[in-house]
Amino acid sequence: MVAHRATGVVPRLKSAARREDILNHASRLFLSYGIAGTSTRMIANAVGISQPSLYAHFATKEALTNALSARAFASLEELIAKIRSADIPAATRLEAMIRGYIRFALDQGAAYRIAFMLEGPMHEDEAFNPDILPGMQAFAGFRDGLALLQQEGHLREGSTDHLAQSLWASMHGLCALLLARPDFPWGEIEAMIDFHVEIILAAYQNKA
Amino acid sequence: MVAHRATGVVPRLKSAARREDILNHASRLFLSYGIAGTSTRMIANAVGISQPSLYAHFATKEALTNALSARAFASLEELIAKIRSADIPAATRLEAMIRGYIRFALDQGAAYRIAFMLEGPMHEDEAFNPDILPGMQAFAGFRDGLALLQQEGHLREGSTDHLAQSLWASMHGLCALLLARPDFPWGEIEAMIDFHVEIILAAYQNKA
DNA sequence: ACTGCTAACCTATCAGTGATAGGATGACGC
DNA sequence: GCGTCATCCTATCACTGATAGGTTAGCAGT
Repeated sequence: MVAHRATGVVPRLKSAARREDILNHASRLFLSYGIAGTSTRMIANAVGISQPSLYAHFATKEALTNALSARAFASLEELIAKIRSADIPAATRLEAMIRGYIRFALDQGAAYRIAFMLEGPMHEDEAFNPDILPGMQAFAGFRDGLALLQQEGHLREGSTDHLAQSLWASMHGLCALLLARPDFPWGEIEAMIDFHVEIILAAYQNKA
Repeated sequence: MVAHRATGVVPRLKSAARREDILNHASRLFLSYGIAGTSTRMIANAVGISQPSLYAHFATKEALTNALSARAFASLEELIAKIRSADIPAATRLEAMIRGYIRFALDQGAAYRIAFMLEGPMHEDEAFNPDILPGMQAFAGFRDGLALLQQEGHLREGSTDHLAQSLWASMHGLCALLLARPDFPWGEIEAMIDFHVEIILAAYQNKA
């Protein structure tokens, strides 16, 4: 992790490019040291700029993490939208969405944590934080996909909102536990995921 | 929240009593300001002692939070053990355990976060942290309860470990999301919980 | 009642954190 | 060539968790 700064050859970059640069380095550091364990100085040093220079691109460290999360969730939203309108049997679309969600969460652990696992607001009456909208948008796309499946008769009946939230919780639980407690004796993780997905499918899919 | 210190009348306490005192105040502060948002100075000030005095009772802030979590989880373990051997129809024991778990998580939000939602170890090969053993013990009790139910034919067949972990994930998902994102438009939360519990029951309970 | 001794507690201070203020510099348009 | 402005810097802030080392209250033994 030798910083460019040591060599003094860090080129000046256009703002947008530097911003991406920062997000890339931050993402990598978060995976190794965690979000709280990665200081703004570590990020700046990895990029090869001074620590205050970060604040030309992000108002706060939280804004930086949120931007990182937003970038990642855009790809999840895309994935879900693609599955929703994919040319695959409707019956297997639910499984594709569920597996896509879980895969995304585990692959993009840092981004996923930022959106859904960090200590957020303490009280429900608190203002909804628009910075984590990306995660919410991805969820909305997921909900819409479920509504479609339900119309086609491939999802069990009931309030679509309740179903979406409940299914979300079931998926999130596995992702969150795997991310938060990798030291737990999970056994074979892939087998565990398969097992859970099967149970979820049986629980929410219409048996018809 | 006037500190005793201002009045200068804080009595010296036996170590064990002071320790409980600290945990009580910390627990309350965590609920209002979050764990990261509560500084050791805030805790000390609420108790009425100096900030370094905390370190006579807890080696680090993390040790303090872990102790708090341990104290809370002991009560969950007790609850689950009670349900496991309770004089209620075996068929309703599963629901009682699930609802007990969810209620505990939401009531003891701070303790629950500490055990299962904080940024933990980053890699699965990391040493298992014995400080969060309490949460793990509660889970073990939960698993044993499931094994019993399975023997009696009230839980679907399959690997008990897989079933326990999957069911745990399903419960945890709802608790974790409700705790992490209270600002999400959940609608009527109690109805949401009932809905999720019913789906879980149908998914894991033996229909026989 | 005096005296030690020890646990409880303090002040002062450390390095590291996120964030801000204000100055230096280098590339690009005219 | 020269301004101009985005880019980037050093210096510093208040605050954090944690440590070092001295002070004091209260109890045991005489």
